[in-house]
Amino acid sequence: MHTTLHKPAPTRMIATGEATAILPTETTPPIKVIGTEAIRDTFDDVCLQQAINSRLAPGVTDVVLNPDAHLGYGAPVGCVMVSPTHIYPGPVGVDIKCSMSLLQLDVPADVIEDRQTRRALISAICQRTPTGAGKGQRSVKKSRPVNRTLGKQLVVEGASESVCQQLGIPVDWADRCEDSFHLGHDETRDALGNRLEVLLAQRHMSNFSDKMSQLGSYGGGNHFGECEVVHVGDDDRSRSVAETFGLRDGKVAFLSHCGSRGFGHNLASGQFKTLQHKFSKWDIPLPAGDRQLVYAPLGTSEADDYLDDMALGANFATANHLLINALVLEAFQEVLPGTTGSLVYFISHNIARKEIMDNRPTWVHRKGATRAFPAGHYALRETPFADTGHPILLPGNPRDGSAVMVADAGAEQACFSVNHGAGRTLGRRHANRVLDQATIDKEFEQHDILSNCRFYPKDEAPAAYKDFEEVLRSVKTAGLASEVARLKARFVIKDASKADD
DNA sequence: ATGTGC
Repeated sequence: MHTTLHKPAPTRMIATGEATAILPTETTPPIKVIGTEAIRDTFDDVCLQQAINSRLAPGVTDVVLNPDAHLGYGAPVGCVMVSPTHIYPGPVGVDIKCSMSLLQLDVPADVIEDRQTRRALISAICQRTPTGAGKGQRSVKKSRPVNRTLGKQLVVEGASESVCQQLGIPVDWADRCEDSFHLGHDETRDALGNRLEVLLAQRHMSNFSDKMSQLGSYGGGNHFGECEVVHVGDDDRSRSVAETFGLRDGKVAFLSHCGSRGFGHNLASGQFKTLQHKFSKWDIPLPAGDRQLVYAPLGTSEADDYLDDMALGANFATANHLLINALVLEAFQEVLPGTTGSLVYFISHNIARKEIMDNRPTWVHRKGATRAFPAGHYALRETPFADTGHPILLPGNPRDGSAVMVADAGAEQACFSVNHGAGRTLGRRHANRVLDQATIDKEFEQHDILSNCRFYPKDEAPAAYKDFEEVLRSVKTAGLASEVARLKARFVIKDASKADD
């Protein structure tokens, strides 16, 4: 919204393959675009202008626009921005370490065919993992209290052994995380403890204890929990990779999407304000005139503070996701005694990570983009996924399903990243105006997908998102990743507070 | 995304 169009509408993209293109700019190397022609037609001018602004911003060496790209804060949602020298809070986003996680259960699909069973599961899950803005813990409070002391520990340590034990999270789930913890700017834990004390003295952090009590909650917007049936692809590679991932064909799994809740929002918005104020006070030119693209050069105290805040928020998001998965498993066990479950993976799409690219360390900002390291990548050496690549969790929509993918060698051309889902095609306001409630709810009924919402939010309806098949086709055709399994929705947990009145 | 809009 704040992005200004300095130039006339961006020049047209030039196709370099069936699902790849470049977006030329006047003064820098071209931006890489992933998407078939049909997908490239979905990018509006402001989204493309944000990509160009990001590419021209100081210290940026690479930008990739993914098929799910749409308007974001400074940079498009659905892009990768790389810089060895500068950190950009906007292109991480307001929901620090917003992520996906997938819990594989040993429940055969036919056990949840019965609608009463699914209703009981919805109820048991909603009791434990609330949705909606500001909603903290409900019954969770009794079994998993998060007091100030534990809160301070978990934002500094992430999913450490001690934190997991106190929260009732299986300790070995930490091995199934893209990152189970985040360190401070100097790669120590102490830096985070010190930064936290500074933050706690500030007025906008006076609600710290309240924010900690939100642990184990989904929030609103596009966040969700979804019960799935796993359909592993019937080729040899899919079957073999699925086994390494711990996916079980024909069984139930649970997919979650949420982030760092109010705590991460406080940290991110605090950083936007601080940096925007400094740019203004010191009269530093804004990249493309866009205050959403304020940055900090690495090595400055401003960059140190941002990296520490990002890590604190990321640690909260990590503990939040793992606790949600533990609570979902507990809910299944209440309804279906004896159920066991294991975490397939937990992976973010809103984070900046230090990675080695072209033999040098650089900061990869993934803004609505998912890390995609293929088999043999150096960073997977010590993980269960060294020989396959790690799981990539891609939410589509309840009607058309979601996908588990694995990176191919071609992911390197996209800075080892893929999209993070389908991507919006209708803005929220537009969707609420043009979509019909009865049609949406009837469609869920036709597909026998239950929900905790009496009326499914219109701005979250499948029709508000891009064609998932075309998005997946883009990723596959560009050679970035291959499909391992499809997830078919059986019920959905969403924030119903806006639609359900 | 967000005790939801500067």
